[in-house]
Amino acid sequence: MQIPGRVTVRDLAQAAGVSLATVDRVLNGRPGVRPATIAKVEAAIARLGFRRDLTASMLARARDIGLAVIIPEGSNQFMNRLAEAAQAVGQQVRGERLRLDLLRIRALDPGALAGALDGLSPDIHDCAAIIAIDMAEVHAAVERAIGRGIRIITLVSDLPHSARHGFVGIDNVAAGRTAASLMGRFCRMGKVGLVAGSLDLRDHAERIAGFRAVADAEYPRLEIVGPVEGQDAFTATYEKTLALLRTHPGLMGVYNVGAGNAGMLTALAEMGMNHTVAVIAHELTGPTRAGLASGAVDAVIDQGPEAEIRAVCAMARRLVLGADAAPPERPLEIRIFLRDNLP
Amino acid sequence: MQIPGRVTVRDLAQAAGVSLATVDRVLNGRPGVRPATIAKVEAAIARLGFRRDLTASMLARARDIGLAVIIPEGSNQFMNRLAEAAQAVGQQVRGERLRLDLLRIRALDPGALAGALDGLSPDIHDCAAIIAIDMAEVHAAVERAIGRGIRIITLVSDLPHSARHGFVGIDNVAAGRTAASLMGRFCRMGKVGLVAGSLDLRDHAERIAGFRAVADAEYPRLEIVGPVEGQDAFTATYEKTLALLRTHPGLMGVYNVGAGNAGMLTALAEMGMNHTVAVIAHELTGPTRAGLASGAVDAVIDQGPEAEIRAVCAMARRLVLGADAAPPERPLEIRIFLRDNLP
DNA sequence: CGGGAGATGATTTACGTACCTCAAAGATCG
DNA sequence: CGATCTTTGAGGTACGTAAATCATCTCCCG
Repeated sequence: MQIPGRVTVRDLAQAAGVSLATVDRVLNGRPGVRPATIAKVEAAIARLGFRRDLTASMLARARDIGLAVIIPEGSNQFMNRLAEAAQAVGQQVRGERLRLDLLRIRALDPGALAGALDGLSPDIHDCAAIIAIDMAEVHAAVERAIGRGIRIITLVSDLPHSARHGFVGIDNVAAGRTAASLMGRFCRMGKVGLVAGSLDLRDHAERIAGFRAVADAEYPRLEIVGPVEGQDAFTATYEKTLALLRTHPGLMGVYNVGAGNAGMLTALAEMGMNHTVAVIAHELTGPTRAGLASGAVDAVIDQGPEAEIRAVCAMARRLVLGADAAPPERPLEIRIFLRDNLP
Repeated sequence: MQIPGRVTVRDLAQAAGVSLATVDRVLNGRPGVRPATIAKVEAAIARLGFRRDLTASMLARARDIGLAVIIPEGSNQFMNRLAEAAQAVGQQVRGERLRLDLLRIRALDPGALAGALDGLSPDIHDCAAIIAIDMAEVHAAVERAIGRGIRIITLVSDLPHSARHGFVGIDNVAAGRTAASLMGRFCRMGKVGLVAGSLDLRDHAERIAGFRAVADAEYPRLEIVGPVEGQDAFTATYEKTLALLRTHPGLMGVYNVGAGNAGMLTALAEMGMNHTVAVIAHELTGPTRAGLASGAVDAVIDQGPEAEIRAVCAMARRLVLGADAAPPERPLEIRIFLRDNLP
């Protein structure tokens, strides 16, 4: 428990041959330091292996880090779960100088998202996490927010060709591949139906692409039918799934890449197929959890909302506090749940 | 980013009608406070919703939290991976006032473990994490360490009837059940062989019990043979697996609950069965990862060494700093990996 | 009623960084 | 060469808690 050879800003100043004030200016990117002096300080940082003490750093900040998490509201179970996770994690990180404000907006409405972003002030929020919709209106709002000095993190759904500071989410192609590997072993041959929310959603399209790639290459005896699109809504998903099941009577498996699991499961139950068809779904929510327990769902691929929110918090902290606080950000894990390993 | 209505120890003192010193005594469990006064302070804590500011708390501590992680050394891939994770996490948490010292001892040697525990001084280590061996010698050493004021956390393998302060690890019965669910779907019928390190190891025995329970109840067309015990060593596992395969020529699946995956896979390859037999193994290590990639392994159940070490760190912090720093400790997740969702 | 122990108060320092002010030194330019 | 601007130094306060010291107060006991 001895104090280790902790390198402080004082040591840094001495080693670099400059004053504390100058070290502080360099460390916090304040203006008024000659490039040559900056280099001296940075050399000393490297030489001494100086690492900013986050504990003290947080304490000294008069203000908390403000993080706005913008999540669509509505009946989408996953989004609700994500919002709950945000609430819960927000509680846990308060006291760590991070304030998480949850904002809920109209779903599937780029105008609402853009409006929410425009309403953010850098005085209140240092950082915002958004579930991106890939449209010009949103792009523009993101640029404006960044211009105001707000860091933007995309969550779940990315905005690749923007200046967003980071993305938190899973590799959806890999998720689709994983689903195919499971499906290929659950039903060796026959027709497998695909259900999606919308092919316009990047994550849904990517999952289907991944599924197709593996199924075609490794399980040629599977015949893929669909996808049908249910807009992540109960009724539409229910009806589309029902139509799919009626069109293809001998269906062996169903893979729903979207959020309308309750609709899909209701359709299956109505056809009396809910225990004979192999079902793979996304996101551990009420319906999928119940489905796993009852045997109506065989496997659930989950992206772990809580882990996602935590990753967002960590990223926000490191974006605001500076890169030296960076734990190397790794992609989020794709989690597979069966009945027996439910958390 | 405004400063929220943060409740400080000063507010507490005022609200409770006592001095700062008394609040400090109560908060840090120091002696010399009448029960009635303690109650007053605690009432004020509850009333104001006071939460100790961890940031400031850590900063004010002159000393870091010292955590010793004791891991057996040898050829056991999982233990090596756990040790690597400890190193890595140790790097990441330095700067958060937590010093993680990794100690490696002779494997499967209760004397070595007891000796390591006895060698710990509370001046150096506030807390120790051990992979328990359920023997009297270890029990006694744990009691002695606790007597000296060192908090003990069991890791991976628990010591249920001891005064250890906490356990970090997965539910091994559930892991076995999960393996059975997968195996039952991978091979509908036929013989499935079990391979273990030793049935004397609590986690191995629990996995087998879980596997048996689900297989018997839900997949009666599977016939379980084994288990054979390979002592988690290459040669013994190789030989035992080979014998198992020769004794039961039509084997459809193999579930290895232990660490000797390289030996098992070598035996399978030698018999030319490495792509026809469904293989489920534990822990994502070199051999199992390669096996997933090549198709020799179908699924890996992993307990996530890094998550385990992180959980140990979190538990150590909360044990040392006091329960008010407690994030509700949840059981570790049982992770399932296929080829396509490898991290 | 005085002694002593226990309980409590008052006050101070320290932790390492952020951030502010003011002064001084140096550079630049007309 | 003086005026102006930029760069740097010096020093301080603040953040909220830990931990220590020393003084004071209360109360029980002999």
